[in-house]
Amino acid sequence: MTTTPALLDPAALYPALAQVQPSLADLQPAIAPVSVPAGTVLFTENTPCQGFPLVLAGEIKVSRSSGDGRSLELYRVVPGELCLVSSACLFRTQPLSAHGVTTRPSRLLLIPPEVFNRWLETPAFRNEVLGLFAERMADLTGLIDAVAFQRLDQRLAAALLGRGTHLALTHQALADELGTVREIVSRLLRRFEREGWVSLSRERIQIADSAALRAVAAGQPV
Amino acid sequence: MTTTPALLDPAALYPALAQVQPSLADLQPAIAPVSVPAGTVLFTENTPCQGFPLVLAGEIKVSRSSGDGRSLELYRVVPGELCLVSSACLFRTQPLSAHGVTTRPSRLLLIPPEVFNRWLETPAFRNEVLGLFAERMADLTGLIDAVAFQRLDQRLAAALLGRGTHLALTHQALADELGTVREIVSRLLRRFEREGWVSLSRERIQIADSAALRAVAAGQPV
DNA sequence: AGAGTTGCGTGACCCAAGTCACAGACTAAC
DNA sequence: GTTAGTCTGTGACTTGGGTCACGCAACTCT
Repeated sequence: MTTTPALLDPAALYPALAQVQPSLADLQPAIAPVSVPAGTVLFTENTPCQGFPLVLAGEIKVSRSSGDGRSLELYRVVPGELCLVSSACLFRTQPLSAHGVTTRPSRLLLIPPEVFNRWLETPAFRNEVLGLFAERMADLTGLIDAVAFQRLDQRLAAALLGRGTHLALTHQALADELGTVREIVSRLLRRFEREGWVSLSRERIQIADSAALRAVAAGQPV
Repeated sequence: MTTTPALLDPAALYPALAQVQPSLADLQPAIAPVSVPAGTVLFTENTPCQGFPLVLAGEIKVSRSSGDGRSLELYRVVPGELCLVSSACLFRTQPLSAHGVTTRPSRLLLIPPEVFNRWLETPAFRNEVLGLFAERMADLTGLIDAVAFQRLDQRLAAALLGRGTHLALTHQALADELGTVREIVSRLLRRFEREGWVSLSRERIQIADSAALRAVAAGQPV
């Protein structure tokens, strides 16, 4: 997949950026987009972040780990968004306890706090940021709900949907996304396969009956 | 408990409010604090909220319910804070899916969106709001962690701490806070009692050994 | 004092999920 | 090819937590 020029023009992704002062162009040499490969660790539990990362292309996966081997994905930051967990530690000095990793080659713009604060003077930008915060909060409360009240088969079914019919990922990756362990994911997927909803092979999951999966995700007995 | 005058002066609680334009005094008759009794439902999954509620006195409990009887507390809003879940639906038009109830007689200031947006022009106020968002996000990720990775006895022990030594609440209330059911809370409390960490009577829990509880909460084998 | 209501304790039982331990299957590296 | 590493399937077992069904104690309301 090639990134179109539009996707790399910050203003196209963040309309609010067109209005901010000082403008992106003014700051240009100082604040240039950086490209990083997939799997780059952008921040962790220990290393605080330097600035507000705007995602121009690619994707950041933000997750949290338990003491032992498990981890749970909190959300993903896609182009047009900015990573708020890391931002959070800039508003309040808190040890943010999550880590962020790019899931694919990505292009980011790192905004230093002073600039970010200036930009917040612009109502459009401000609204954008507050809107993102609101959206994230909704995401997180949704996740809390899922973890607290839903069974794993429901959550797994939900996790499989909306990514096309042909997913290329390992069971371990799914386990890390859901906050469980590999065996459970394997077992459930196997069950899904026996029901005829998916078909499995190494690092490959094909969705065969997305309607059924949606039903399971919704908690309806199939 | 009587509320001191200081607690009822908005500017004392929200230093940033002293600087906003139009000032609180200017808006006075229109935006007056309202007093509500304990147990008032401020917003629910269905009824969107009218404005940004600043808490002057009292406490709002924000929680989320599962389809069946269970519910789980997301966080509490205390004086000096403003309720962000409800705010969230004003930034993005989302059906916020949580409900807020006062846990005691409270005094609130309901800020209409237009006024709130004007106030955001003030850097101090803006920082305050963003800081609160950041703090909430941290709270929520902490809760996710707890629900996903901690056992109930740990969470219960944690829930008992930091409220004095003499709590007056029902097991059901604790269950709703933790997202579980009454029987489980009863069982665990009984165990805590047998260990000599608490003593129980009707609607009454006395902390006897907070150190032990802290250890349990931290997940250390006692 | 009797009757209804609310809160608590408890045992039997069930089930989703996690743990452990392996074995095979596929892939990449040499 | 052989070998080593990764990914997957699975069975046996444990366990935390939820469900059901009670009975009883403690308040409260007339």
